[in-house]
Amino acid sequence: MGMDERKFRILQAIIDDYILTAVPVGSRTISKKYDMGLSSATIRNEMSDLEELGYLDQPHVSAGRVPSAKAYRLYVDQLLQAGRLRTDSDMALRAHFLGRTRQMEEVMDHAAQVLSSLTNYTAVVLPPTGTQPRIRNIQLVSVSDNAALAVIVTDAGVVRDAVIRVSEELDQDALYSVSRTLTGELAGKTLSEAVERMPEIIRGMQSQAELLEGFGDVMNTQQQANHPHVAIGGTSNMLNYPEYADMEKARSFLSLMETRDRLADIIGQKGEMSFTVRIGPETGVPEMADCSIVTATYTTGNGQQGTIGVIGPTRMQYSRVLEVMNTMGRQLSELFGTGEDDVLKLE
Amino acid sequence: MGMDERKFRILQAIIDDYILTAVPVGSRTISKKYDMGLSSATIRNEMSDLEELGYLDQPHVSAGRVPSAKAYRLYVDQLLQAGRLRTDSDMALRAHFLGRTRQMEEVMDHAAQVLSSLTNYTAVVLPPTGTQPRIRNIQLVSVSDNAALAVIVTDAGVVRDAVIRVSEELDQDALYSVSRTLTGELAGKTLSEAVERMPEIIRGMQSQAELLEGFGDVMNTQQQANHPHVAIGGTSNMLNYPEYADMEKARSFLSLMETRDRLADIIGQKGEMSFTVRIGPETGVPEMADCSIVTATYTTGNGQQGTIGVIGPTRMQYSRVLEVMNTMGRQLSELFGTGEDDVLKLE
DNA sequence: TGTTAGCACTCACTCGCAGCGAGTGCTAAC
DNA sequence: GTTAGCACTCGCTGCGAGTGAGTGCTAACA
Repeated sequence: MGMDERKFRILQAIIDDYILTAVPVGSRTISKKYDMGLSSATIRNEMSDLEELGYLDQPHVSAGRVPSAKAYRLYVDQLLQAGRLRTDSDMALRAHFLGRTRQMEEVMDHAAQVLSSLTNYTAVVLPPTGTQPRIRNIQLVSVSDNAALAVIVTDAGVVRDAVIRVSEELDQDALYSVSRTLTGELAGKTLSEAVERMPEIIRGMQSQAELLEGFGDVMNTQQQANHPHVAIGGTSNMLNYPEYADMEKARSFLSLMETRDRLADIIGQKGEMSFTVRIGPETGVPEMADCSIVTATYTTGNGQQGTIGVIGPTRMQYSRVLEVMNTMGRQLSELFGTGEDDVLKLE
Repeated sequence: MGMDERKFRILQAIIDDYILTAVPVGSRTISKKYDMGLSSATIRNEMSDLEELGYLDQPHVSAGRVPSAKAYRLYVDQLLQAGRLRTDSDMALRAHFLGRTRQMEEVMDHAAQVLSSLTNYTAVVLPPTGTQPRIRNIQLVSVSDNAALAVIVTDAGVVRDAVIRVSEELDQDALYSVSRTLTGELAGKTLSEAVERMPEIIRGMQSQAELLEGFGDVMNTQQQANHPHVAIGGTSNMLNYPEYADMEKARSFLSLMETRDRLADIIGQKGEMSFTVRIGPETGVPEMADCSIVTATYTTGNGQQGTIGVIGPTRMQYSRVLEVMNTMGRQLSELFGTGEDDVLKLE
């Protein structure tokens, strides 16, 4: 007994119906709603086969069938290779982006919101990472008599800032020249390389030892801490779905959404594909046993890769989600892109 | 019939019990658990009076009594003036903060988390605002051949950054000198003042008109957008409380938490007091009809005020919350404080 | 006059049970 | 190979009795 064309069509119908209704679907429903030209009895036989093949589960004897993770897998794989992902919601997305400021984190936040409102699931956007960001410019600015703000600009366009406190009073000109020296010495280096280089620089500028040491500390914590911004949208969407009618489930899901670090790990796992779909157990996250995660990557001008993800129930509208994500991925790639001033210039 | 000492003690007992159990409390419970030396019958009479006075509600005839918003109000007012707010959880809070990086937003996020985990409610932290932040330093850094990153440092220690795109190729030295000029011209000004000043500056530096105009745009959007970071912690805590067993309520609460702008408005309303407690209807937010909001302010070195808030069910543990917030407020004031290097130096 | 014991009454909540109906698997006929 | 028919399963709904916490009232007591 194998998987023939007809079985596949029936399976597809079951998945479609289940995605829509979240109710176990019976043989009669299929034979009536999706005119297959087959009676319910025949469908029943096929369904029985499909269950044996592992594509369907039966919550209990007298209920309909529910697609298994394996079924979704098949469905999605087929979708990914065949569909070639349309991008018709392009306009909506684009419109959403017009007239917006371009601050990195705001764009990410906004993207997460758009993504979640367009899909009605939960969306996550991670900033570009990958190759270690390289320092472009360092600037020390006094904020009070004995405190300076260190601003580090990296090629990812990300700005990191931290306060340095010193005992003696700060001299504006000195800060300027130190900034200049630091930029000169460290530009092009990664944060960790810069940290290694610091002792030497301090040796060469004993007069500013305290300030420089403070700066070294800052770099060190920056490098270690490395908490990238995690943008999330539509966490409350999840509560719309009967899958999360159970409070306990909802709670554990939400609290997972709150631990950004872990979330970033989960979403950030990159495959070699531009799209990844992890279904149910494939997520490897107990709290997400009946969730699916769809991720896609976007690419910035300097080749760094960011990730966008949508989290929904396993019976999510994969085709819709993939479509929207495809579009969003492109948008972000353009926005952070190679310097073609297409999208931005529209503003 | 007035509010005498005994009535007050009984009311207090009812509130305490209800805060603990979230179950309507009956006369017997009070007479047994809190030894008042009174029989349940007497308590019943008093409770009947208290209900008439508006301090108690009765969900239905054969249930116990539940404190009304008016009762909490009384309770809290008494707490605020009498208690003088202890700060014994000081140590725990302090320990939490040690060894952390000092990036503004991270501190806020962290504060929100600590606040929520210490109270088991939802916590919100808003950055300092009030007096318009003033520009301290402006730096343009090239990020690609025809894009520059504008970094604006304000006296609030906040850094704002945005990308400027230009058509011609950027010259590093030119950027440097433009940065210098801009800093010279605009330092000490507020964003809006700076925006007004821009046309004049552009006239004086025709050679860099495009760049400067781009910068002007950035300032403009920055000034308008003005989306301060809103740190939230423990949203999922809310689901622990039977008040939110109803999915629909939970959903609307969570989705309110997601609309940061609105949330910031709600939390950010400043009274003249350092502590504000809004109970139930007093919040003015329909979604929070049975929530209370406690806010406190912290103050930065330059006199700007930030806000921290805790949101919980009306029957929240006010004394605990006020205590924790008192401590947290001080911590933050110190941290962003007048330059005394107490807390930070510990690191 | 304030306090208390006693009692009737209310009413949400739980539990068990019958009935319903969607859905299945099997069998026999087409 | 397909389909009609039928017996069977079993979760879900609704209903009615029983339970118990809690009240208000009255009458007795200090």
